[in-house]
Amino acid sequence: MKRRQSPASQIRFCRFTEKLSPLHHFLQEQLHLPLEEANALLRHWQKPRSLKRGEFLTRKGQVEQHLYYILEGTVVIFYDIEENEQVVGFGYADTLICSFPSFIRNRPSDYYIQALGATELVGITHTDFYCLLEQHPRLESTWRQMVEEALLGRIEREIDLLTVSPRERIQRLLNRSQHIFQLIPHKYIASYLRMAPETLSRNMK
Amino acid sequence: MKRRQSPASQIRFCRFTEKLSPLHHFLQEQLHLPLEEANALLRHWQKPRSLKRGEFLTRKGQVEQHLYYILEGTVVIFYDIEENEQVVGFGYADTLICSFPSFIRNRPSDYYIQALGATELVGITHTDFYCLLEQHPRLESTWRQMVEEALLGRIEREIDLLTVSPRERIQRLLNRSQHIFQLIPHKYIASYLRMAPETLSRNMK
DNA sequence: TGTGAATCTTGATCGGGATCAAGGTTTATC
DNA sequence: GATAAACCTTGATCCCGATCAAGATTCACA
Repeated sequence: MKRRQSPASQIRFCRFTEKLSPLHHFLQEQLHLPLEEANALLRHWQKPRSLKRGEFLTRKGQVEQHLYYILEGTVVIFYDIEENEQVVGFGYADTLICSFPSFIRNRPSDYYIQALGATELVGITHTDFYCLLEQHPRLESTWRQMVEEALLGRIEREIDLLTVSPRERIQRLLNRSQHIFQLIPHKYIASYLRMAPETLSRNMK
Repeated sequence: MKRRQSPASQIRFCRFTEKLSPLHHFLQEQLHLPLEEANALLRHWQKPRSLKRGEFLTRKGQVEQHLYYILEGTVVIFYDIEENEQVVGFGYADTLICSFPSFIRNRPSDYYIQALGATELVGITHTDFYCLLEQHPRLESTWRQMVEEALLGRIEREIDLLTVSPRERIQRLLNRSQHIFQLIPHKYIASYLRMAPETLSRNMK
């Protein structure tokens, strides 16, 4: 109400909701969330957050307070194991991202999430999100289906990792997500595929 | 109703419900399912199925029609990749098991599930189960939490598989599930850990 | 409980991917 | 657009885990 009286705030408000329109589209078209639930969710999404290249969205030890939707840019998810970084995933525009184990369990994260370029995202807090789940059965149902899909994705990923030959591991990823080879520096992809950057390079032709 | 008239059927009925008592306990204590939902579920669980050592519960190509609860015995889950078998998991007494991707998506399974010894299980059909989810929000909520946990387990497993040294992969599994080293022939565990049986043997002392 | 099959162990050899190193190319930032 | 930094490629070497083989042990089932 009050913000409507100030032209400046109104502009902010408009720009904010305008930026959320991809998210609105995502909730309705990708997740098939009914309009009522989509709107309920949208009201709790917080204003955009910007990251420069190299900045961290989440660090090991932090409790993941948000579920993020990426408006623009790419991020990498990794953990460190004996001085090395092991990449476990990527995020790019029009996808949801967070340190899921930390977000789901509300415990400190083992993962880092780092921007690979200028990145813009919006987030909803753990508290808000799980409250909404309780209030909206259809949202709970949709989230359950999303987690089911995530589980199936992890099972697919397990087969990728169990494939012995590096060449085949590359091929499987190419078949499934060719676009990330254009989006993301190959050294991160190599780590993700459990191989040295040199091995990826030698097997890409 | 009718079965009550026959003493023989009544005995069968009694033995059946008696066998389900571990499942009842599992639903209430492990899954924290309220009594009403636990009972609703129990009514749809089908009579015990027995497998001999080596028999298949599920084969590649079959659509997984059931979610199973293991009363007794152990099973191994694997898929075949170029004439080889790759183990991806195990099931043992007092756990739920099935080819999850097939069960969730209602599509042909990529996995085999095979009994490693005499095994007894009960199952609920995909149709019954997902109907119940729609009817009981608290069941949906519990299932959502279970799938969340399964997802977290898969993420943990991913770190296991990404660990470079075979010795450490063994150690991680020992820390988490020492009991399976007593339950299950080591050649299956070796496959599960992405290494040759000889490598497992050489690194167990 | 006896008998064959399955499993586990130990040894020897081999190969593929990691590592180290150096040069060339692309990309970020001012 | 200049400059440095990050990234990719190619070559040479090495090491660890796979593979093959044979013997010992345990286990399944009659």
